[in-house]
Amino acid sequence: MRIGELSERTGTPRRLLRYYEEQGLLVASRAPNGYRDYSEGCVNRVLQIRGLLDSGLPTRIIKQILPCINDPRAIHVSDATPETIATLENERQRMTDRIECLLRSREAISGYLDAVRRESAVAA
Amino acid sequence: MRIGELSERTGTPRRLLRYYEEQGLLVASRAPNGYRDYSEGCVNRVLQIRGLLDSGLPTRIIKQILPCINDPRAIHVSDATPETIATLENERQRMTDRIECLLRSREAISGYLDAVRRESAVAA
DNA sequence: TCAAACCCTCACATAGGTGTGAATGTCAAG
DNA sequence: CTTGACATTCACACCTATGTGAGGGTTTGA
Repeated sequence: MRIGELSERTGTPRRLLRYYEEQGLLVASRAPNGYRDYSEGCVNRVLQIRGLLDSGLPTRIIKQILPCINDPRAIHVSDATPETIATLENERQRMTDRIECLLRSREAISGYLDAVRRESAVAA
Repeated sequence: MRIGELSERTGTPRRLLRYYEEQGLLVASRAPNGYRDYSEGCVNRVLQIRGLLDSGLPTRIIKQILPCINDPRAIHVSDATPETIATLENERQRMTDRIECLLRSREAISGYLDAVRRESAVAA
């Protein structure tokens, strides 16, 4: 598919799809006329990228994480340097921290919203 | 406590503590000489701020979320405009999305790391 | 054939969080 | 009294993700 379709299906500006490619997060083959040609799997890939970006991860890290997600069972362990492993372990820990922080905050918000609802129920 | 101590105890540059105050995330009283004077609770507050920032939330949103967390049971429902409520509900959903994205990715990383470990165990 | 819609690259601009340093004031210790 | 550590404000600079538009080529349909 071309960039316009991918853009629509993922709700992502074309500008960013090109940017993600430039950052090495996304690959697209080229049609004879130079147009980008995306595979079907790119849709989920882009959604994953956006989710991680929105969760505070920089593209540099996402680039290292994506192979773990993307390669379905076809894991190339060989090209995993100890350095990459260390990065991944470190990043997993940071994700855990983020998750816990978000869970706590979400709980707090929920508690607050419940209280508000109770109050407005009383007022009504 | 003064800014230096808070900085050390939270691992946060002074510059940022001042920035958080400027953004309305953090309040500090002032000593007669003009120095900021932080309460004990600021330590956790700063850690929470940093966690949320690292999870992709902008200060503008954190500012609205903090009262839910900070005010221990003393919830001022009265000053919660419908607009704020809507923001909070929306933001809670976004947090849920983030959490799910992070959980998925963490699972994937774990799976990958496990595979690597199995492989290196075989090679050994 | 012409217009509209799509694609390309290039490049400057913006916003938010953060780094860094200047110029200055305060305070404790030698 | 002076030095050094710590505080203040102000301001410029940076990085990264994103907005926006110029200038130009390609495809599609009237």
